[in-house]
Amino acid sequence: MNTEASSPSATRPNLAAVAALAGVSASTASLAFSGAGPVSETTRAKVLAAAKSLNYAGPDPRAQSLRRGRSGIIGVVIEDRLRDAFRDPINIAMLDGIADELGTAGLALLLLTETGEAGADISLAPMDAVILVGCSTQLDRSVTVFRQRGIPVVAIEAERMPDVFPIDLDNRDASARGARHLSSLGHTNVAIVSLPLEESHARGPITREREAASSSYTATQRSLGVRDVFPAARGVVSAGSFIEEGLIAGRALLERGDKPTAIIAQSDLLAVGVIRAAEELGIGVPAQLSVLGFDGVHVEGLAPYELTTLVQPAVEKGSAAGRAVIELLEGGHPEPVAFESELRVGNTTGPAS
Amino acid sequence: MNTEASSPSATRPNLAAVAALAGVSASTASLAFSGAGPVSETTRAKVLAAAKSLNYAGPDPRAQSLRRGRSGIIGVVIEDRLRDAFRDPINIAMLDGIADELGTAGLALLLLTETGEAGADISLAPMDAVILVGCSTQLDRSVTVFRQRGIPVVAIEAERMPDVFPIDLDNRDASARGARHLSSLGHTNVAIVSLPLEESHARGPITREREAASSSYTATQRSLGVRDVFPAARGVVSAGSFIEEGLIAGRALLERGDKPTAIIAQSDLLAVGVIRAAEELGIGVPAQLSVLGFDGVHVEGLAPYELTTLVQPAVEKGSAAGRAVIELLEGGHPEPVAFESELRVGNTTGPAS
DNA sequence: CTGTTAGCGCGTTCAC
DNA sequence: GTGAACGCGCTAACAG
Repeated sequence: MNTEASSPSATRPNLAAVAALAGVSASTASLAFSGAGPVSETTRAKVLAAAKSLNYAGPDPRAQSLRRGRSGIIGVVIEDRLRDAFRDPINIAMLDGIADELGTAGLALLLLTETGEAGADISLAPMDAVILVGCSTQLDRSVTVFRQRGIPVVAIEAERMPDVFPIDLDNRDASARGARHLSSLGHTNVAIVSLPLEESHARGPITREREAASSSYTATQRSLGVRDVFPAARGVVSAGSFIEEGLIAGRALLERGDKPTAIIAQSDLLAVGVIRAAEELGIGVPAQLSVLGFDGVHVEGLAPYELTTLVQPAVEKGSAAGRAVIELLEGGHPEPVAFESELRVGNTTGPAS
Repeated sequence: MNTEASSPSATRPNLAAVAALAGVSASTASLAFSGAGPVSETTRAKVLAAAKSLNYAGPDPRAQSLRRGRSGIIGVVIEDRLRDAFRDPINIAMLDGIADELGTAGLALLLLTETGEAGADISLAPMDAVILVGCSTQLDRSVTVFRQRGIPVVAIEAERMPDVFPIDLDNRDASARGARHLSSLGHTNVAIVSLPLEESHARGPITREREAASSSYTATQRSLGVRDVFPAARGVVSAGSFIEEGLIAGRALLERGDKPTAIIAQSDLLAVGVIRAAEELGIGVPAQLSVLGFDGVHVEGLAPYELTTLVQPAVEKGSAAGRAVIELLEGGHPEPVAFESELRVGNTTGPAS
């Protein structure tokens, strides 16, 4: 491997060098490249020729960033490890929405995770704005830094914070709607399978203490929505939005004596796991157990089931975040955005037995 | 939303301002922040106090980038749209390997796609190095730019290019090994389901012309490996590594008169689709049709099948790329890396009928 | 249309 | 330990 330049001169050419060779001033050369100002064709040609002969690849983005005060980079902060976050298609859909919008605007997407010492890095990168997705309140400190720097922050499904632009989802209302669907089918003994509540992703029963200390806004809101209808609903916390976790949680709820007649899972993947657990234990769905999901993603191999779930507009959530970032960068004051989920009734919920 | 500073002064504080308030020189203040040089505790405290009172959030990353000639940002170029690329778990695994290694080194990951005009952006971001993953030769132009800039380029599974550090996978050998497995089972009528060959992701039969013009190194190599064993193997090209595409391709191959007794899919997702197609058509797997995959990822809902496939070390591929980038940035000259896949025999391949 | 003049905000020599 | 000066590479103002 020869990464170094093969030319004898060790230093890379800069705009000044190109300008000198072309016999023009640096600012003229700059204009020739950016095309931002009036430059004669002949001058531009001279500059480009000089650039080619010096092997100059164009203005240095780092210097441009400093001078313009913009790097063209938008940070996207994901809570989990990548491999965890991307295992749930809902996150990919959202990210796709973001990427689409940013790409169109010529902005690049910096993928950041909220892991440990990365908290240091998080404020170290030259970003113009930040999108927090489903992030914990752990980020308070980082948000403070962004605010000080004057970097706009957009948060998807997060607690309201001052100077943080919100993209909301009706997690609570939608969950309540789903719960009412079950209620109308006659269910009263309902259990919840919750998304992780803490950064530790610990499993176990949902308790008041854990809920109070929860750092997951989405999980908490969805539980609250269920309790609006079933105040006494109990539940377990999963270690992540995976099918296997739903399986584990489902077993925990269905192997005991006081079996629920309906389980409300906080994601489709969890719901699928719950269905697997029921199959395993010989419990018929929906005859003996109704299962409700959340998200409305397509899960492979679920046939012949068609999951009853709350369909959320994931891609739109992402693109709304992207648009908000762009508008904020342009100095605009966009209106907060709130999305609604829709109950889609499949064949995994039925009358209470 | 109030993104602007609430303080009366419109300009953000800089290091000089902090230094002035603390009554020290700018260089001393710089050292106080970076901790790179000897500064007395009292001086540092003064500087930090001044910073706090001015609401100074620390050195500007953009200026640091320029001064140090490093931005701490590594570009990762993905061929497809995000939503396509991340639909295949193999890509997520690899990305996770990359992110892990970069994160540990304090580097951030800039996600770039190869779509249309993004080609312009691709060289515009302040990156220290680039990782190309499974990218087409379309990138030649960009690679040229990177080379001129002296930006190290690492390519995962790409054609060899000068000054591009390769991370290879034994696509051809592994495919040949898989083909021999089928050959040893007595198969002679074998068909291929290929990954997309062109950027257009067009479906259709594999032809000499298309293969010659192919921009997908991985697809081409895997086909070549099969032909090393079955020189006459025919096949179809899919529009992406998805289950539905495997289904479409499987139908195309199995609905005609001259049915193959074995199908070699170039990814596990495609293989699963092929199995679905067989089920649909009442063709027993592996009794009447053997199916071979590639990747070794876990696919939900495949039971009772256990796919015969070539298991590749995806995460390791990613982390190797990360490590290579880091070493190159440190001026090192790492050895090229090549990974091997392993044939894992499941129950989707059997004797030719 | 082009040149001149100033910085952007910081880190790094050197001296003291 | 600390300060003074310089320059990273570029671009936004103004002149002409």
